[in-house]
Amino acid sequence: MANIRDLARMAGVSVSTVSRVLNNHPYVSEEKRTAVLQAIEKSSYHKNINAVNLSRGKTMLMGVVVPYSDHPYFSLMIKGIAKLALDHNYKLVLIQTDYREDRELEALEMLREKQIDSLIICSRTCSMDIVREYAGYGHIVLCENNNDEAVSVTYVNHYRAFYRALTYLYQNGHVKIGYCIGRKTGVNSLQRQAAYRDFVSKYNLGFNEDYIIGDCLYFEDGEKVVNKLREMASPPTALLVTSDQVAAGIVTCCQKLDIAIPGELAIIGFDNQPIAKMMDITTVKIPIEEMGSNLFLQAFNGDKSRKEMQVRLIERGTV
Amino acid sequence: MANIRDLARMAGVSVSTVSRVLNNHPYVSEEKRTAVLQAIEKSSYHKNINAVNLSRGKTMLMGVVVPYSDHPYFSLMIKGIAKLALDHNYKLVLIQTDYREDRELEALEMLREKQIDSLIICSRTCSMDIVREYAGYGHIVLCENNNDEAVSVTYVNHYRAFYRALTYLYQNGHVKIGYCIGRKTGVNSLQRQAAYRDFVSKYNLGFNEDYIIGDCLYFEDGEKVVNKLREMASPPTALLVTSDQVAAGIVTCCQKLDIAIPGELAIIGFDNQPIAKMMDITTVKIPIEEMGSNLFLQAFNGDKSRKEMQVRLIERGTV
DNA sequence: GTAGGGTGTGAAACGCGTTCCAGGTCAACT
DNA sequence: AGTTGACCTGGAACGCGTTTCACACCCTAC
Repeated sequence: MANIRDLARMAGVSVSTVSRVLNNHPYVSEEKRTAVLQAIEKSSYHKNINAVNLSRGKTMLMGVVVPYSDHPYFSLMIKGIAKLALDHNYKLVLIQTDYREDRELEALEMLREKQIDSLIICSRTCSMDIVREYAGYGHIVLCENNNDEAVSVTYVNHYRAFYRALTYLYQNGHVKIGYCIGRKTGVNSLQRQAAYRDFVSKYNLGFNEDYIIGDCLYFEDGEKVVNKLREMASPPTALLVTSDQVAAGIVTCCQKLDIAIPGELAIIGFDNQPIAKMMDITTVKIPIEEMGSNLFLQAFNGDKSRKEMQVRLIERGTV
Repeated sequence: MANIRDLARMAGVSVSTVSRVLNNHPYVSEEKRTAVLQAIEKSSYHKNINAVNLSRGKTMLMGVVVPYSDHPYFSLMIKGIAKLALDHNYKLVLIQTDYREDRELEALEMLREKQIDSLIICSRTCSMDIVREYAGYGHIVLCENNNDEAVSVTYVNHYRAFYRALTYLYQNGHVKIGYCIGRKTGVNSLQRQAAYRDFVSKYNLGFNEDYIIGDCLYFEDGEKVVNKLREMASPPTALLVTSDQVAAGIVTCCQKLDIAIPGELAIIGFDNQPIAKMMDITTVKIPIEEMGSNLFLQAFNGDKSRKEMQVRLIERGTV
């Protein structure tokens, strides 16, 4: 494989000149440019990007940390990131963590070792202390409401969104309200929990641990949720479901079991994925793809910033 | 930032010795090893992976080309790839093409420029002539039934699978059978079309272009399909749907419209995703995740191989 | 006429870890 | 005593593109 020095020799010019031609720098005579281009042609030369990376100190790769890449929420976010990445000539390195801290650390290590220029953590597991340690090695951006100065963030106010949805259910006559969530820990989940606690306490509804159902990620988890409800002596009459997929699964399962929606069980989904529209599910719209794009821009630009995305309750037929 | 030469100086040893320590090579005295480790500690040294990549000529990155990363079929495949990648210390670079040839070419360029060691193309758009050109730069593996010697492949026999499913519908009394598919071109789609043509011709069922419905990828596309059927003077009584998501969407939509399944419309999905199980949809099981894992291994090992994955019809309630 | 600016070019340093090769030491074996 | 081999170490080349600096030429401007 020819390298840039071979080209220089072939074209009878210096390495610098070849580099200039390769990178379209000005100040190369037409004559030499042609000679270099011919040499490139003849030797079927191609840059070794690793040498470029080493030399330039950047790789045009951005890391993206997600717990599950096959979850619609995250794949939509990735889509938003990918769209902008393409425009800015960046490639994405996908790091799927399954919420394991060691995987997240690996991603941070990649940042430190300069394999990626910056890192987007769509859902964080490891502590902010650790994240902060790595912030000096490249831009880190998070998808959570976080005031840490070392990172940029794009987030939605999950507390407010949750509280709003709960209030809506209350206004519709529900007093036994539960919710389904992916994992129970994590900044976003804790904010939702706080909203829930504040809400039940404000309206004196009584906090019931059983009404919080975890591990709800996919459509098929809806079945599990319905089964849990059926086992309860006093099941909730309404559910906030933090993913439209799961909401759709619940609705589907209820139809099968002749549980009337919203009569016997009201549902509010989250995200406003197409499935919610199709199944006429009331939902809290989260601009996931747009968030992804914003995450990219923050990682790309590098100046520390905070961006709150607006959510909206979309009233449909499940409440 | 300290580099390996700084370390050598600090520890009073040669660069080679430092390298040996860094890479856990044998034949380093305990004394020097300690000195080096101390130097590493003191300088908070970290490898520049780009130098390693340049030197070693590989990056431990594998490219993964998919048309849509948010489609359940591909995200599951990615999951399968990612699982093995993790075991083998590889990271994945995701290239989402939207079936645009230029994006696929970019991925191939990355291979040529040594940014990735090998490339998995989950769904190909560009010609095999082009792919072949790049095969010399690293292992390329495809997810299609392809005899090209330059690449490895993992595939399912879509012709046989489709034919089998069609026959099953025929045996169940259907003579007006249509199918839904993502894109109409592509090796896999053409194989399915061939099966369809052969099937209708064998049983003299008449080939009806309208019975082939394209652009069916997501749950919500089910609605579009049902609408199309309702516009037909003589709609099919059975549909092969090349994605369980879409099949689920169709079933859901039919329930809404009181179209009896399988009475008025029989459905066979593909993939056997959890949603199919939950909604009791008859489907052709494709071991997608396993395929992903196999794709990884082929890319990793590099010896040209061909692996056919077995599919199985799972009889449920929609036929 | 000379100073200054634009244009064009090459040498050399820089980014940095890996690995081959030569050479040295010391104990074990013939 | 001499050879063999395991163990240990360092020098230097290698992978390769980028970029800075110095320099040279030519033309315009004062």
